[in-house]
Amino acid sequence: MQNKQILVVEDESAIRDMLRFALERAEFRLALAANAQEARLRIAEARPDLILLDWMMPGLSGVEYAKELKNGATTKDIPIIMVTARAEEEDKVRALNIGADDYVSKPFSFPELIARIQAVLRRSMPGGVEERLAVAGLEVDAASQRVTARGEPVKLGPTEYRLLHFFISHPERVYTREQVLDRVWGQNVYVEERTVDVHIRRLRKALQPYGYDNMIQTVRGTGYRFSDKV
Amino acid sequence: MQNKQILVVEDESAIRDMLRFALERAEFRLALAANAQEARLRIAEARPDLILLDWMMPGLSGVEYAKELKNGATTKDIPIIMVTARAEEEDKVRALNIGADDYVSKPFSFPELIARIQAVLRRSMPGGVEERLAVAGLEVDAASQRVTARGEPVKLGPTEYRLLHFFISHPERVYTREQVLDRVWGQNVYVEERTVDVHIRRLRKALQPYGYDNMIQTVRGTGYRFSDKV
DNA sequence: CAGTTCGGTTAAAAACTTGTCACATTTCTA
DNA sequence: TAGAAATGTGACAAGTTTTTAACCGAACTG
Repeated sequence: MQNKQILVVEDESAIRDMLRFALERAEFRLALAANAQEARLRIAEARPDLILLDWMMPGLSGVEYAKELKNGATTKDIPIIMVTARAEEEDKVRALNIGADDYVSKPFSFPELIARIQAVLRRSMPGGVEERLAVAGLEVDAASQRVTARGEPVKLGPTEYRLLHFFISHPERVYTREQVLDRVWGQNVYVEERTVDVHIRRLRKALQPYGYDNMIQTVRGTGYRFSDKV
Repeated sequence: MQNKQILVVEDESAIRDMLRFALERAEFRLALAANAQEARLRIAEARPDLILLDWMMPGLSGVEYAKELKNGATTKDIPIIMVTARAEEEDKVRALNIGADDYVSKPFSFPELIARIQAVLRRSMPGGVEERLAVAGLEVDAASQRVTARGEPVKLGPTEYRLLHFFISHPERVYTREQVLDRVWGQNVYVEERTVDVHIRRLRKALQPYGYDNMIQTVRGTGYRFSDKV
């Protein structure tokens, strides 16, 4: 599985489904939004690695929303690929001027789309968001993809890493297993909800030697919460 | 294979292809960009040894971009050769005034181009940044292109050397195989991703006698990372 | 031009991940 | 407090990724 998450912002459900199909085949994790408003929520929750943004949308248009994204401190580094029905050069220039990273016009071939996504991801990664999340001596560094507990490196599997990364990015907030699956595994990936429990367990176990295991708290009847307060 | 990487910044794809052909034949590693914006990304990613810059480009022109480069702290030392359609003396003077290192006008012969590139590289090299990278007793000296482990010379093949040089220049950061290929082998070189693994293996083997082999760490599911922390 | 080094590829072996299950333990509620 | 519900735990089998060794042709070296 690719470990990149892509947020698709597209109002037409037919196209959304098509994109979903293509991106899933290419093994991206994905998140879907029908409009800018939904997209905002998704971004706040899951931090997508790339946004596929429809040029025209009811409400806040894709262009306007792209501007908003590129102005936001936390969102300006998320690469954007604009998707449009019109294949006009003018639009392309406009898209790039706003700060979009690439531009595809419908109809596009899936391989082309995937190739462009890969290219943008490749490009944006090294200079990418220098994330360094730390809570009470527990540090998650996105660049090195490493977790350290009071300076000591903690050994985690890929899923454990993503799980911790997700939780430490959203402290003090309860998530249901379903939500965790959506955010960490990707939407519409079918795995048992109990799988979350097992991975939580593994993560806790890995953090135990450093005394950080109780930061992932069980909220009985709901799900889990990350917090440094006991 | 030459181990110099050249960044070609040129909007016309025909000329870009021509240059690619010529430079690849001359065995340079190369990176391509269609405009200044792309070029910025490429420079951030791969640190080219020389930039071939088109005089006229849509958006930020070659001239303006050259200025930008020569003002940037990290980029001011990368030599620039301006490429232009007009063979006017005036332009040449202007180019050199900006800080470009040389100037070729279309149409140019490939041998001439190559010769100029070689000349500029030769010139810029000795005065170039005397790189001496060292981490925890492992030292890579760019000038002599030699690696020493606690003073002991380490025998490495050219590719192993470049690989180590790349990794030691970017510690604490994960790179995918694809990124490593782009940056160590050069873009648009087609080799299997597994090749990276094999060379990593060879490098580790060479470093093993000195106990430095575990500095190149596997990040399962992603790629590799260089780090002195275990 | 013979021997050596070098680089890319391949395939099999080894190492590690991961989803799920079955059972244990805890917590809640009637 | 008994029983139900929710969560924790260890083990496993399948799948995936990485390591390793071996091969081969091309490029170098003497």
